[in-house]
This record gives sequence, C-alpha cells and structure tokens, in this order.
Amino acid sequence: MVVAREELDVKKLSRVFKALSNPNRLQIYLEVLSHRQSGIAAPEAGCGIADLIGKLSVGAPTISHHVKELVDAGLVTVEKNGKFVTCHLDETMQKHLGAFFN
Amino acid sequence: MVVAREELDVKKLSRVFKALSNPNRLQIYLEVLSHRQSGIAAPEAGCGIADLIGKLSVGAPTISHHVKELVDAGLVTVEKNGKFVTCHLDETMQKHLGAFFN
DNA sequence: GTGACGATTTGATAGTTATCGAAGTGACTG
DNA sequence: CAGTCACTTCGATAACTATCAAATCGTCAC
Repeated sequence: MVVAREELDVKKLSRVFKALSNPNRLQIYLEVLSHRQSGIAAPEAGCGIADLIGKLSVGAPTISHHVKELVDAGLVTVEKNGKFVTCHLDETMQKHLGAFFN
Repeated sequence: MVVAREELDVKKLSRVFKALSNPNRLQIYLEVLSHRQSGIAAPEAGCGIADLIGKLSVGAPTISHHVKELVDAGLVTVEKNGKFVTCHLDETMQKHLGAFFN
C-alpha cells in the first residue's frame, strides 16, 4: 500500500538524509546501530560519547554537534547519566526508512 | 548476517545520502520511484526531465545539476533519446538501501 | 543549412556546513 | 568548596552547495 513512503514528508525526510550525509555523522549512526544490534535491552546497549571521540578523529565539540543533528533529525536519542551521555537508536525511524526503500 | 550494511562503505553511502539530502533532489528521486512503481516494464517507465521541471519550481539548469548528482551517487540512471532524457531508478541501490535499514 | 527546442555547461553569488579553539556548565571526588 | 572530568556552547573561518542567468551543445523539422 506504499504507506511508509507517505508517513514522512519530503522536508522531514530530506533532513534525515542530510543528517546521514556527513561521513562522520553516518559513522556515529553506524556505531549506534551496531551497539543496538547486540541484543534487545543488552546491559551495554547504547553508545557513549567517549567511544565516539575515540573512533572518529574529530574533536569533542564536533562530535557533540553531530550527535545533536542526529537527534534533531529523529535518528537517535540521548540519555544523560550524570556526567555521561549515551546514544540510542530510534527504531521507529529506522523502520520508516527501511520501509521507504521497499 | 548483516551483509548489505557492509556492501557500501561509509564514504559512498554518505554520498548517497547527501544526494537525497536536498528537498528538490529527494523529490526527483521520489518522482523516479513512483514512475517505477507503475508496473514492471511499463510502457511509460522512467521520468522525463520536462516532467520534473514542471513539478519542481526550479529552473532547468538546476534540475540538470540535481539529476547529475543522483546519477553520480548511483541512485538513478539516465537514458538519452534524441533530444529527450529519461530517468530510471537504480534498483540495486534501492535494494541495498532497503537492506541497510533492516 | 536555419531555427527552434530540450538539455547541459559555465560563471557568479548568497547561503549553509564542518571544524576548531576557547570559554562555559554541571556533576562527581576528595 | 576546589578541582577535575564529560560534555556543550560560542565565535570564527574555510569549504561547500543551491540556484540563477547567460551561453553552449545536440537533435529534429523544415
């Protein structure tokens, strides 16, 4: 019925793709994605900012900025725990995107 | 086996998403996509440039530029017929992207 | 050939983005 | 409370993008 294709309008959808259009941001998303893959409600589900800084040869301010953009686009969510921040996959968006290309 | 996720490297994939990150370009892709939906090997499969110019309130040079970017990203292909150009969906890429979000 | 037409290339410009260093915020630790 | 640690915000800058108008290129019809 091609329903998912209509669920996000062009404007929102292009914002999602823009969020994934930067290699560093895409890699953050991939990281979050892979952490999510390791089982439902795994003890170490989610991806810490520090992990990202280690992997993405850019500075902390840039990481922070990129994570914010992914959050604004609706691709990931963040959870604050004291000093630390953990990124989680937004599975609803993932499903919508999966449906979009099918 | 998470195979499709590895099939495109981060750099290529980010270029694909960059191509879809502009609302006008995304709409072109949607147009090509919808023309493809109307049956396998339909008589009027593919999407003419003139159609796009009619729908996307931007000038012809801009359309031309956007189509080129979609082609470079591997999302669509173009077929020239005399004066006219027709856009077709690259289904392999579509499948890869569908798998990526699943 | 000449003209008209569809599409592309070129050149320019306004607007956006990625990144950085420095400064700021908030939370835990002694 | 003073320091440190994790992260964010601010301000600046270089690079990139979207778009347009003008010029160009191919192709078709006469």
